[in-house]
Amino acid sequence: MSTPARKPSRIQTENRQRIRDAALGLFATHGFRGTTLDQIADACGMHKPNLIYYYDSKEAIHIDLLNTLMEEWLSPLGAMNPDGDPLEEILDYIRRKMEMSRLYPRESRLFANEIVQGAPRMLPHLESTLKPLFDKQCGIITRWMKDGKIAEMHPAHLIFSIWAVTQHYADFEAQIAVLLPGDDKRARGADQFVEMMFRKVLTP
Amino acid sequence: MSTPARKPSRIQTENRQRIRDAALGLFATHGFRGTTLDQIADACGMHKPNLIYYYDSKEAIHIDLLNTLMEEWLSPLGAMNPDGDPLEEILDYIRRKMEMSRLYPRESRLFANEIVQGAPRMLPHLESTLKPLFDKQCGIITRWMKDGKIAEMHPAHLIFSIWAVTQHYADFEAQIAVLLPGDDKRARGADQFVEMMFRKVLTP
DNA sequence: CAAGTTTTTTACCATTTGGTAAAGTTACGA
DNA sequence: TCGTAACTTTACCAAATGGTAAAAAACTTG
Repeated sequence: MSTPARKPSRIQTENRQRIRDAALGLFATHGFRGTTLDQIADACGMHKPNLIYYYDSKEAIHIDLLNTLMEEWLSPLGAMNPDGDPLEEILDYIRRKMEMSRLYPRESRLFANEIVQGAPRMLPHLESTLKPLFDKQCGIITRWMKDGKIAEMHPAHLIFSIWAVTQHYADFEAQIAVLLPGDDKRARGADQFVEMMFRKVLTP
Repeated sequence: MSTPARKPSRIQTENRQRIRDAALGLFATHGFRGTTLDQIADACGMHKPNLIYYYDSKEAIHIDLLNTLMEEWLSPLGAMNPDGDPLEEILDYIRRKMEMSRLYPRESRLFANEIVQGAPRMLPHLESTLKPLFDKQCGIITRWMKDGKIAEMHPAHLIFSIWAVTQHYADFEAQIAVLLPGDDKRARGADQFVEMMFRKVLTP
């Protein structure tokens, strides 16, 4: 708001991206308070004051990451098609969430950190952006159930359980790696299990 | 190891407990690095150097909490009786986990924080204590499946999904509170949903 | 290529933080 | 009740940390 919002230069775009990329990994594993500006600077090969040149503060980096994340994170939920085949729509959503857990574990953990800590910077965003979408998709699922296409159950808890199971593979990877060691087919096994599980749950 | 391990006095027992109780809540929501000794001292009405009198360092408090937690956290898993009714044994375990999520959310979040951050202080403990128990219980579950008492599936992923769903209600409470606001029967709804879900999954 | 603008670097600062030293106070057994 | 050990408080410190000032370097554009 303070700057007259000139179009960012190529260098600005690039360096902001470098900063975000470095900060994402660090915030995801050490949390906001557990990450220092020096660590971020190190991780992206820049000097600390240079970070502040691109972002007003450490918090500004964190907020930018959360905002960017929110959109990408929600898009699969919104992609459920009310006119598609109910079971396949939900299973597709689950498959996409499993894929995201595998491809973007840092994003999943950043989000987990934020929520576990009471969502200090994201609560308004959850209210204004997630809540309406969530309610809408709950409505769609309820319709599918009323029509007898899938088994009847509380749609909100269904979604919670999908989030819980899919994100667990990213967020608790350290534990899973200990308990299923050296399993190079872990991802396939997880995919198959989760699909089987929700197919059973949803089949009327 | 440094102290000759005399039996702790009443005051010692009490004050260590006070410290642990205050630190648990803070570590659970702000993480290890996000919590300061001053905050802990404040929360339990003591002075900072007094904490160090009872614990060698901030890390010592954290480690003590994790060690205490580990035992309580695992006991329900070990309580599954190989000679009981398989479906009811697993459902009982799930009910106990849901109860713990409700009664001890701080413990759940402390654990979540530690694992999300790669379990820096708990990995050895996971290897030495959790892994053997986990493998044993996977064996019991496999036997039940072979005997046709419950549906066949990968036992490890079954346990993961139980952990994921039950702990989600504690760890992501901030999000759930936004999405299911003012629902004073949320706990009952969650219990019913989870029981229904795993009953379907496990029924052959 | 010169002038101005953007970007990077060096040196620095105030505050916070984990932890210590040591004096003061309280509890407790002989 | 007296002496000692256990406990608490005050005053402090060195390192780490978020951030600033300003000069130096690099880039852009007329």
